[in-house]
Amino acid sequence: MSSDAPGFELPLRLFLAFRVIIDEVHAELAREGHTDLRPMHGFVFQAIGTRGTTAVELGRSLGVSKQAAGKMIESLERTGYVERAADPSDARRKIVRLTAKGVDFLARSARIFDRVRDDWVRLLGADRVRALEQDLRQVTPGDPWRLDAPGWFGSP
Amino acid sequence: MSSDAPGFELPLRLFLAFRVIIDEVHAELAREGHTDLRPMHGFVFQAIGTRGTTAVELGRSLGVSKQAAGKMIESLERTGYVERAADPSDARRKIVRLTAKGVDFLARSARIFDRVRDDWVRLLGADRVRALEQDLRQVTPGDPWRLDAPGWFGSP
DNA sequence: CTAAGTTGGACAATGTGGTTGTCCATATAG
DNA sequence: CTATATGGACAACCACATTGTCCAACTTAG
Repeated sequence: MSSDAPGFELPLRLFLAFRVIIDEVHAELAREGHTDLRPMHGFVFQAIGTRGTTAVELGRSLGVSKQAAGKMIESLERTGYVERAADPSDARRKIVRLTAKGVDFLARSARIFDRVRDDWVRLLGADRVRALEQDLRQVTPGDPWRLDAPGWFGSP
Repeated sequence: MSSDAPGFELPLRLFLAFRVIIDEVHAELAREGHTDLRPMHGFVFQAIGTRGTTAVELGRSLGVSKQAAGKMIESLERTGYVERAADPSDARRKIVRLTAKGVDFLARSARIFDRVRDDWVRLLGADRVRALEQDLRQVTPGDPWRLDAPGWFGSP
């Protein structure tokens, strides 16, 4: 009843495949001029989206504390990818919005993600990639966000 | 020429699927008594293996600095999962070997990994899982090790 | 055999990114 | 109006990785 492949190969390959994509996107983004961001930022930007967000909200959708989200926003503000503005309808909230530079990054990364997927289609065939996505959707939670990636490695 | 699914969904799902497996294994391991280890340790133990290793070697295979590997070993030693012994043939080297507790952990985690894979087989079908593995093998580097997982998130 | 270079390991300093806790101002419910 | 909840900032702290340095022990050249 056991498996042909050892069970630990699957998660390993999943992670490696993830890395391959992210590294590729990250490298290409660097080539296109966005050198001051780290691999994960592509997702952070996707999470911020073009409509803007707040620190608390971003923290929630990323699965980290609002403080951590705040720090990330601060750093992105320093590098000019986002800007904060007061919310006219709620004096407590500060809306975080992508700058032109941020939008450019988001657009480029989206395009590169698509391009990498096309590479996979060329390599594996469109049906296999579609099947892959479908299978993965079945075993992962519906809500694609919430990477919950924070302190994920390390000892007690 | 573009895709049905947005390109960023694929890496997202890959990562989520990875997390689902790791979280499941981690939770089950905790249920079985190994509460003092973190999610990634399953892989670390696989990398140490039953034959033992050294700090430098472990660092290499995990893709982190030897110091980082050393610290991890130190912490695993403190929690009783590994032990260090002098290498009789080279007085510089200290061989890191799993203790009985470490071997137990490794065996259990291997078993649970298999069990989770079986769950997937039940859910998706054996052929799909095999296809999944095969496809992933094709897009990932041959050497399964080298997670290179260290400081992977964060800002400049 | 010795001198030069390489390798394994330890120690220290540092940086980043996350956490919790606290506090304040503003909104919202009763 | 008062009580509670929420968004955000600030501070202290912690875990984990990094680089740099140093030393002891092995290896190779001469």
